[in-house]
Amino acid sequence: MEKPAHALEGASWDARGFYALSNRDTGNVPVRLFLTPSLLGDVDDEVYRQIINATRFPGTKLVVITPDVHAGYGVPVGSVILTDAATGAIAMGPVGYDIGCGMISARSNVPAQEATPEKRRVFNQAVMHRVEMGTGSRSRRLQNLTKIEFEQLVRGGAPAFTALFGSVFDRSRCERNLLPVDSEWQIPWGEPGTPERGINQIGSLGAGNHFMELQHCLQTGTLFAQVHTGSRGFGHGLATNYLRLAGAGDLGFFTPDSPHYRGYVNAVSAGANYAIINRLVLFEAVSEAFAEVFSEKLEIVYEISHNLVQRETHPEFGDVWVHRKGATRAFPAGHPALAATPWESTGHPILIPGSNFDRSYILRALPGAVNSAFSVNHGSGRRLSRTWASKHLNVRQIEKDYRTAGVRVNVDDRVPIDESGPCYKPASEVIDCVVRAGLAQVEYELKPLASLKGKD
DNA sequence: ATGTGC
Repeated sequence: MEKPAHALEGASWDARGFYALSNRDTGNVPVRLFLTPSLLGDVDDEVYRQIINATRFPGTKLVVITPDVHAGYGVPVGSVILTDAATGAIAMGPVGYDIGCGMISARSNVPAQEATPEKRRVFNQAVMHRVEMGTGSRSRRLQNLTKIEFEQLVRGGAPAFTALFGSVFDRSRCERNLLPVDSEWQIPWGEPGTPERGINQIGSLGAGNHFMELQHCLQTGTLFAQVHTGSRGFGHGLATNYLRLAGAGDLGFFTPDSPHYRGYVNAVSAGANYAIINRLVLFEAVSEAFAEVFSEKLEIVYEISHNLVQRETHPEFGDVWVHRKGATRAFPAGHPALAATPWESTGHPILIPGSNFDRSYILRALPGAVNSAFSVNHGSGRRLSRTWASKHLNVRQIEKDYRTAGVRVNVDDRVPIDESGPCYKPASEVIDCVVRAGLAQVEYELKPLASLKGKD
């Protein structure tokens, strides 16, 4: 029997640097796929179905697919969906359950050679002393918050955190440090999603692909550190609640005439504020641990979310909601939204983690990013399913590989197998793809030295 | 991602 035609054979190469798809399946909505021929061939039926799902929200103007694309809930992880802000939908699946999930990256002047294998372990120990990791992990630094204090934080973002706890950090080095929440909006306490879980979790890592990492920057020869985490049980509870209110499974959405439209906009802001504060609390803990071991402070490079919907003006598509699900904003120099920020003439840093056995990257957007709705990938992209990896990968061999490479994991060097290097595509492949498409250029390459991961 | 599943 003949092999059925690949669903994306109808995609045509566009000289601007992407595969273009627009047909009956997409309802003539343009889809731009930033993939190499090999990555295009890897798109399976499930991801194709989810790409089609992504075109079906009311008022969708464009769908962008990033090279780390893989199946998500309803729509792919690694997708960007632009909907008309005046009349179109705002959708939950295209943000995901981990509202505001993202990265913070920091640098130092400490020569990487100072991080001996023993010091890497001591650093991990110092971080683990300060931060709880894994499913259900709770805060060690913000204990016994009252509901009033918690509400002040998620309504007031990073400035409220500073006001309440006197933390000092350079908030100009954040994508957003406060997303506005309407005072009339009420947090859906007690609803089935139980967002109250989040109260005791603000300042904890979580599980899955979340991590903290000590890195060697190849360009500066110095130590860097990174944190990847999100909105924990709080964002999950909000997403669950609004998906339930929409009553359409993973593909639920609200249009401006819905009574829940503003509610979900507010929920995204509150979830994002939580995630930003969570990253800053963890960064402070990592920074303290770093100072203890390396006698120097870390300096924030940037903080950015890759699961968010934000209102943006696009030169071609106008006033739109930009849903980025596992996709990173990429504003180049001169983008109007960067006016009067430190990034006005350079573009903002783009933080792209690799696996804990592979490189992470910091990029800068180029003018060509207009073609991808100012977005790039958010990671390497999963290659092996968690269940397949847990069943088939050789744990002993992988732990030996980590020891040989000098990557220390937690304090016991036990590698979470469904998060190990082989589970992810090579980072260089997805980075080459966005570089060749003219979306961004590489600023820093970061090699993992010490990795902190929670357990499911 | 998630007090992860009938």
